[in-house]
Amino acid sequence: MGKKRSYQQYCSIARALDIVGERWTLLIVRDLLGGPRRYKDLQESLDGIGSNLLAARLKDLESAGLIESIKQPPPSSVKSYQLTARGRALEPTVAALAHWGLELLAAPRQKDHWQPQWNHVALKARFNPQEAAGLSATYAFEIGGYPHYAVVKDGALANFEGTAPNPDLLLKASDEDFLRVVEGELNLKEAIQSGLISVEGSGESLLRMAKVFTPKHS
Amino acid sequence: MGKKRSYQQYCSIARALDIVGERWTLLIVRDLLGGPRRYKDLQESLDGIGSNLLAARLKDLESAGLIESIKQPPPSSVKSYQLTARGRALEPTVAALAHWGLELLAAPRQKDHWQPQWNHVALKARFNPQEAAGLSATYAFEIGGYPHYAVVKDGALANFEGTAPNPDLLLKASDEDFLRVVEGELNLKEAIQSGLISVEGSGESLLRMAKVFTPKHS
DNA sequence: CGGAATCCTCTTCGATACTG
DNA sequence: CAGTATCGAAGAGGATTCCG
Repeated sequence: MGKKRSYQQYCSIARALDIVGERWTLLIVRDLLGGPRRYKDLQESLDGIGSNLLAARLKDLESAGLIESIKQPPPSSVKSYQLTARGRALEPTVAALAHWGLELLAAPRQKDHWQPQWNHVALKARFNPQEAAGLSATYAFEIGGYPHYAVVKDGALANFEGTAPNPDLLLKASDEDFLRVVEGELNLKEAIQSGLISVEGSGESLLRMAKVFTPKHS
Repeated sequence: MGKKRSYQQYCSIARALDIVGERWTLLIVRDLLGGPRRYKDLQESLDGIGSNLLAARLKDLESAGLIESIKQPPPSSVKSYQLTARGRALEPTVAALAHWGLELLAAPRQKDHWQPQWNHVALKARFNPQEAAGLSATYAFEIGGYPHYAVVKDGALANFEGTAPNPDLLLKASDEDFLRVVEGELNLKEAIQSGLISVEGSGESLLRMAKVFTPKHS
């Protein structure tokens, strides 16, 4: 942890990569963009990361000022990690990367790991500002038992964990069924008609949502 | 090169990082965003990269469809690498990263390597669209003998190598003096008055350029 | 001479086991 | 649950050599 490898270049990209360019680091940031996470949460989400690596990365990120650890007061008293403002400032970078990577999802997922929390970045990456122009709406999801929602307003998108107050749409599905729709293996309409995916809200809202989360040039 | 390590996550960020997340890769992309480069050019710019690594990265990038190698017809007959459309699509990601990394440049550069071509990404990262609103201008540079220019139009910025046709401003400096100004160690006005940096163009243009390339929140 | 492949050493990664 | 410790495997760095 102490002595770090550096590109030794006077360039903002190189210096940025000196901090977030190591293996797993940006994926940790991705997870923390969804909110505070415990060590265990990260370890589960980042399937295959060595425990020593996760600890080292967290230490590095903390000393670089991107994250901080917080303890809830007793009796809950759990330790969590969360992004600092500096860490959250990586959101545009992560979003840009996610957008670039979208078409790589066309390749079959096979045995790839997946977490419902990642739907946050997926929504961000797929968000189409043109389609969202002039729209104010709240789209709620409950994928694999994980409730979260997206608020579209003023052409921008904000995501939240938990149950939405007054959603225009609420979509419930299992991990597997949801992914099959995302992959294109299963048609959304059919999935709804066959009851695999449940939807509360108008058909109009559903249609609009589909458009809002259809990325441009793709 | 053949068998690759993968995060095995069904997430566009993870899949993107499977391709561009390895050491040096995004720096190669940074260099190629400036235009086609030869093996030797990259090797010089990416100070410290192993010859085997550079070759391996280029091969991986090529098979991933991000770059292609081109040969000029004889007699020049040199082999160069250039980005494909898919590779150029990384520009927003690289720009976002560069923008995030800007404030890391505050740390002294010490013995850090530097190449005048990197001014392209620096300009992109520092570009302030608000200040550029309604402006049409061409700003030319010749840093360390490397001529390049930035065209601001319709609130957007485009960079080019070579000599600008009708620049509103032409700024010439050595690597070292230019960096001292960028670092803040040397004041631009003083550098001009003392003749270290030469400027052709109106003082008005100079002022406007300074504003256009002053990043927001910084 | 530029564009790599080879070799060797060193660091980092990955996986598991272990501890406060 | 939150990390350390450990160790074989893979990757990085640097020099040298090979090929055209």
